[in-house]
Amino acid sequence: MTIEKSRANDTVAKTGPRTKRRTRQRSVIQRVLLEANRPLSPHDILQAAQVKTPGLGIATVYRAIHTMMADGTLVSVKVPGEAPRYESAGKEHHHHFQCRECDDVFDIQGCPPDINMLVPKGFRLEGHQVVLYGVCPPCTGMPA
Amino acid sequence: MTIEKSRANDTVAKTGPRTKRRTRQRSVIQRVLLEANRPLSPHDILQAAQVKTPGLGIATVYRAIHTMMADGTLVSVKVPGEAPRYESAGKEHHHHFQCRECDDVFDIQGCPPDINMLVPKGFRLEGHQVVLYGVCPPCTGMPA
DNA sequence: ATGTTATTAAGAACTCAATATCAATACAAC
DNA sequence: GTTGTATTGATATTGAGTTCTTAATAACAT
Repeated sequence: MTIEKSRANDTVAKTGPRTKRRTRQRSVIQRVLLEANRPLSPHDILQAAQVKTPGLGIATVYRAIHTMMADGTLVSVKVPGEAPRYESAGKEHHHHFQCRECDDVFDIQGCPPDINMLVPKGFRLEGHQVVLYGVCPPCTGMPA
Repeated sequence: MTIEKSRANDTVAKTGPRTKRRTRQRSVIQRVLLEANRPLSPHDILQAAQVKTPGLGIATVYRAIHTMMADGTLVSVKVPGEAPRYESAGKEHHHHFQCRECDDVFDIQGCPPDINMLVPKGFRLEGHQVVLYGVCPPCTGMPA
């Protein structure tokens, strides 16, 4: 005769902690992302947030990114050949510009019309992404 | 009194071998890339080439890619969030379509007009890249 | 055919971003 | 304040992709 130990979580999807805490680190990271007007890499976030929170670790940045992605408050921006960057969600459909000097990525509004004309017969179009390349204002020599 | 041994390569950039040999492996890899009508990943290339050359190693594929990139006969195609693919150089300006089912990348001809209209003031535009997403003909159920 | 040396296959080692581990800390409910 | 536990920082580990190392093989000039 066997006695089965009750394990409530046997087949239950892993749930997060019961309570969610507001910490200095997360607040600062959130602020950095909200105030940035362009997609930031995890390292960018770390650097900016460390100004306000010295000692901040990269793992905490990744953890915050996950939390905010799950929240739906953050979206990832993938530029060809680059690790993902992140920007706050909710912006309207837009595309990106990457500077060949500093590698920074900027939002650009607008969208090329008539994308559909490019789609060959037999393909079903569901989305698109445009990346512009060039030099950003600071790197062209413009002061600010 | 010291006699200095002449070492011609002291400060000379590393040059390749004096002669370049035509091997079965390289021939097959070149053929695979020329006959593909779409960008291939190193692993794609390996798989296709191994049909003709069993035992082919992945390192050889990478070496061939380097050689052909240096030749100028191959160009890399980078799709967001993906490792580089490669296609033969010399095609006219075009863009790419990635299938969300099979992840394969296809060439699409044409280019959205009036890209310049998207560029904000202060930015210098030097290039662009368009990636379309959707489902390719085979994955929509079409036989071939 | 022979010698020189470029090229190969196999697997170890590397790079870089991202994740896991774990003791110490700090938030929040009491 | 005390307690429970979520969160943190430091660092080890992972994983995918790519490169290096080495002895063996094979291309090509002679």
